[in-house]
Amino acid sequence: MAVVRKTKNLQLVLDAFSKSNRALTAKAVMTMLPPTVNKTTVYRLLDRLQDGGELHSFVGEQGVMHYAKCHACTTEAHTHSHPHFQCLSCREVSCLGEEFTFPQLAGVHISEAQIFLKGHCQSCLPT
Amino acid sequence: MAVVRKTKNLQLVLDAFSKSNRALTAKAVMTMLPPTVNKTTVYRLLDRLQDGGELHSFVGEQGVMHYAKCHACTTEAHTHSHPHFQCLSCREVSCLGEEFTFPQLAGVHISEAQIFLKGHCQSCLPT
DNA sequence: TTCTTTGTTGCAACTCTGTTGCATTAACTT
DNA sequence: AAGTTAATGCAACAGAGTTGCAACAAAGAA
Repeated sequence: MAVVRKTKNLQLVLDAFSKSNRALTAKAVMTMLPPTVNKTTVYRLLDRLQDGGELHSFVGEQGVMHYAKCHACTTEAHTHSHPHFQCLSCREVSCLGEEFTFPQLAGVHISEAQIFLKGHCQSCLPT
Repeated sequence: MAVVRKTKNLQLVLDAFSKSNRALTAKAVMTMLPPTVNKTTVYRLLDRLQDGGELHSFVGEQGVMHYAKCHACTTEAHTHSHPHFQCLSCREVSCLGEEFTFPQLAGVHISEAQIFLKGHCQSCLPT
């Protein structure tokens, strides 16, 4: 069975996410690791952390996969139905804390919701 | 200035969308056109129809761009903030009519919302 | 109708994100 | 320290989408 070893790279990736609730692309993660780390490794690290319930992922701008640290997720139940937000000025993507309860609409049974919001973050708002 | 000519292909693409409120990928559109039509042409037709306000687009499953017919959009104001829905059984993607009014959350100013819902459509629901 | 203009199409090559197979390396176990 | 097995690097690939350029065709002018 799949034993996940705690390698140096794995810890570096986790550290990159632990600092904030910012969401990062695989490309962004690569720039935060030693340039010797192969991109295949980065994708596999992100997959592993996701399988372990330490990260969750979602599709962001331009269809690019984003990863963020799970705060209330476990391996069994990923409750990452919270909205994600991108600032149109600084382009940063982050998780919003609030859980989203999606309405049941006529004719369909909804079991999952992906909410991607755009606007301006506090730092970029013209005061 | 860009005069849009009404070519045969352009009409074929529009016809593909006129039948329903289903959303289609570029790949799906290609299968509905004569196989002689190049994929570059399909992407450009979709772009053109989007610029003209006849189609709108959104990122769907696996980060793939989806296109659907606008019902209440104009060139000036695209009001495509309605949710999109994918059935987990038949994988079909469609537009849901209801306009979505997103809540203003603390710390950020939200100006745009992309809602992607998943579940089961009427035809696929176990009765 | 024929010419001319200009938008449209096809083709090939390319970019970008992400994946796969395989040999090599490194981490945990004993 | 030796053996087992997960992790890594590399190269090649896959799929969505784009770009430059030459050839073509639709709409208007002569």
